[in-house]
Amino acid sequence: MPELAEVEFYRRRWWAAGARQTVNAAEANSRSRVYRSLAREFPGGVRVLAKTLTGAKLADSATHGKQMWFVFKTPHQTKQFLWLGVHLGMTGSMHAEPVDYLAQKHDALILSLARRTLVFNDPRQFGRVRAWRGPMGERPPWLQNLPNEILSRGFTAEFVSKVLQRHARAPLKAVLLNQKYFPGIGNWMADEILWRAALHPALPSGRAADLPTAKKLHAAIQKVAHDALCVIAGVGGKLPPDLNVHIPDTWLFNHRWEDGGLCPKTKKPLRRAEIGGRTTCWSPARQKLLN
DNA sequence: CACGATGTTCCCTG
DNA sequence: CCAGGGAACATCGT
Repeated sequence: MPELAEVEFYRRRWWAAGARQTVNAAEANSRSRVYRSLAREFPGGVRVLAKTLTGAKLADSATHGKQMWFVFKTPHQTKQFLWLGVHLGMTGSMHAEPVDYLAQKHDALILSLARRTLVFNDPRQFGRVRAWRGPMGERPPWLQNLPNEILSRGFTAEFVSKVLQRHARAPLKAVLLNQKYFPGIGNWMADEILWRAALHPALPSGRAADLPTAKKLHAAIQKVAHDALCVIAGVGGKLPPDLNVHIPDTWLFNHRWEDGGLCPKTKKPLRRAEIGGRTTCWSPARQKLLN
């Protein structure tokens, strides 16, 4: 499920339940593929991770695009902190459960706190857990040299134009999904953005690289990201109880999932096809390939 | 039974 | 080396 806003939702859910709390017990299912790269990056692998988390106190957390991380203060080593990175892949989810929670089938990580149990579950195991230990002020290698977040000042229409030029022959849809440039944008957000900007998902990016068009795309990217964070993650307000939040019918979102949908703006039929390797939905009446 | 799924990475080709 | 396309990864639900 997870794109920008869903990732932030899950981070807030763990943070709301676990901020400044101590981990009494940590259970990591080492058979889960989400730990496939852990041993390479964190000496001792899953075993040492669980041991290090035990007794640690959750001190900080953040997201960047589809990545999120939690920083723990470890006891007895005042200057040492543990970074726990979580990527949710395609089916990852995070929960705050009662203390008597019983482990479920695809639980990869379970942290027992005094009043709640934090759970990371991922059936398809395309997600990933990473870890790193070091002093506060330093950062794990996998959090260095990150691209500008799409809602940051550094993310400009000029940058969008450059990216579209560089990948001139790739369809817009494929370029928007590239996390190197647009961290956090996933399949439904890309469709929502292109629909808002009235750009055809199969349009070769080079033909949208002129500054006026790049500006239009840039504005749609920021608008969709901002609105999604408010509605789905409750940013600026209360954390929603789950992801079953009401999405306005004025978005493409509610109409894109199956054949037969109607464009909320034109009321004409939507189309669905594979573009850029992913199922894509667009409004032919609004998003023209030739102009 | 077959198909597809809100993601990333690796491999191949041009 | 670069850009782009396709398969692979693993499981569940329609």
